Amino acid sequence: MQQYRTHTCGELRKTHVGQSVTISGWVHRVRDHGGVIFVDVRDHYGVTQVVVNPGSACYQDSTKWRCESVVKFTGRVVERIAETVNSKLATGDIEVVGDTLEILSEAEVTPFSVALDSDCDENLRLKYRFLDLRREQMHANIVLRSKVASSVRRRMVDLGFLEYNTPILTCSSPEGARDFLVPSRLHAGKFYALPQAPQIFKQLLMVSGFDRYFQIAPCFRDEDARADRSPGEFYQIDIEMSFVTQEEVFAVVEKLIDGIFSEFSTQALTATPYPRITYRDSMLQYGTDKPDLRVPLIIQDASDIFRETGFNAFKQVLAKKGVVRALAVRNCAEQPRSFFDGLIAFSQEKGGKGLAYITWTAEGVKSPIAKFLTPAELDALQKLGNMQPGDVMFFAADTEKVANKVAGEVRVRLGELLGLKEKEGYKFCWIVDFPMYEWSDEEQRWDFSHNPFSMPQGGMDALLNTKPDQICAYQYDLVCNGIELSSGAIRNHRPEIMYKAFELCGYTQADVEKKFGGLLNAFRFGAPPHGGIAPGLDRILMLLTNAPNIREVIAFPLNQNGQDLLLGAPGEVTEKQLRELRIKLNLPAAPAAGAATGAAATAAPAPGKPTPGTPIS
RNA sequence: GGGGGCGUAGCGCAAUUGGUUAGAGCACUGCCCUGUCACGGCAGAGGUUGCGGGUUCGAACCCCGUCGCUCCCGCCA
Repeated sequence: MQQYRTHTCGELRKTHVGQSVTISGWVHRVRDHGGVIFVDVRDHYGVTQVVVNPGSACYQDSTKWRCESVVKFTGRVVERIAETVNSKLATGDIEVVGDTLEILSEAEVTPFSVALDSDCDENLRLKYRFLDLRREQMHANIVLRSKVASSVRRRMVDLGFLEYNTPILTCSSPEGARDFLVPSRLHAGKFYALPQAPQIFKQLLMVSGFDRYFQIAPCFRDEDARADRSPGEFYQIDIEMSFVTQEEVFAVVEKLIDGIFSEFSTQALTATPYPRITYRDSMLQYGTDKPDLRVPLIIQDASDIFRETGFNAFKQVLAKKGVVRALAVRNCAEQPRSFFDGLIAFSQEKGGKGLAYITWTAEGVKSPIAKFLTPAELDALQKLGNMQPGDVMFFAADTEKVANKVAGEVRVRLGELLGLKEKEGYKFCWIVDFPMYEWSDEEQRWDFSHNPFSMPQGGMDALLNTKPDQICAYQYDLVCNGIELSSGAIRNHRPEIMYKAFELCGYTQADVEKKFGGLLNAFRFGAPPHGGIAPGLDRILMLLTNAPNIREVIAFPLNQNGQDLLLGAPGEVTEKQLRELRIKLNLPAAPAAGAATGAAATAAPAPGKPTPGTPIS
């Protein structure tokens, strides 16, 4: 016999009328009418109304109830009369007439309301995450996360993949993000690192002959947080496949992603196969490598039109090898002056110098810059954007990098302001043909623009005979609604091509050996061509729940400063623990205890003389 | 490390833009109420306006510093 419940709080229906039941849960709300009292009892499954009548055994305890206390009621299920049915509640056709009550756990007054799903300070929510997670939206997010993870596993297995575990304690990786380090006790002075991703291990699994790998893998990176970037740790649906081309990876991911989004969303989806957009086209047409295709506007290059221009602002930009990007927008001429001023301010916020624009009207063109332009230039612009009366063309002129960014940001902004952006739906695309290298002004050498493990398109021949900036990699991103969902590559499994690829960035064979010796050694004993990808689970959930930030889909996230406010991580450790690890702390001197704040200036160390023990920051 | 925004009761907010004793709602405490479902009504308690300094006859409001939060840049192969 069940001690705590015969039914859950989401279970009872008309069919149960007449039964004696026991339910347990949290006190969600209480409506005390002086005589009859209504108590909403909530658990994971739902809410059920319990009616407490004067004279019943449970009535006398009623003054002790408080929201979020855990209670157990026994009672009888009765049908509600038509006037009192609550259609907002799944159990609203019935109610439980309370007989006995047991308070299983008394709650203190909560710092915020669980029943009322209203905003409150996020750090307060994180400190009391167990309360926050009781709330409807958060509870649903975490349930969805579990269902999506299960579905991913089922779908991957159906696609012929097996899930493998890879180490959490591994070694520091020479490239990429900052590592989290774990000191070794057995090897004093040496450190493990938490994996930024199981990259090398999944490649080793391919070399080990396992063919199709996946893992819902935790990844650890010690980098600053963003709204869509969890500090510290996040999860990837890590995938690797042997004997495949890029298109075969795409086919698997499209099946997975289309399946997941179809299963968990009713919104419109991009039909598979998703559009492939080259990196070069994306940078030109959308100003970014993660385009939001919900906005129908396309950026065009207008540099050639202004080669001989007398308009100084553009002339100077082009003379310095900059570019002029144009954005043609229909039916925008009627917008008030403040609309255009706002856009100019917006573009300046994003790093632009300004934002020129030309309006086409029935009487001709109207623009602050029209007087600097020749009829031939205006004519060419009209043709470029097929400009009709009522249309406006915006210009971003700057270095290619800045012009792309500004035009890209203005493109999305215009889409939102003019209501052109689709309100619903998921727009997927592949960004392909990423450049293998980019010139680093800082270091005065070529650098990998993405993953050094990627296979250059054209292989060794390309490395030997093509200018580095012309070489593309088999490197690809999956993008949805302007969010980078996933990044992957066909890997470079040939040691000699690996050496050559690194050589272009100034690394010797010995350097490569030192950095990636483990992987390279494996490649010497028969490595299959292989490639993979790693969709971000947290970001998929953000899209499915329309969450404003990534912490909304993680049960116990660190806050933006990388702290766990519930348990207090990171925390101090004992002297004994440090001694065992042979670690001596070297912290900046704490301010003298009890020092009057007013005397701080005199107590501070003389400028230019760092306090001994201050770490170099 | 840098920039923007924010900081008022336990919570989410207001305070006519520098003017008397900083307000109402939810929550809390007490009382009333027998069909509510965000129940309702009466009363009460609850504040160093993040902290420190300054300007002023007068500061929640203006200035400087500082701390915290948040979004962004850097960073994230």
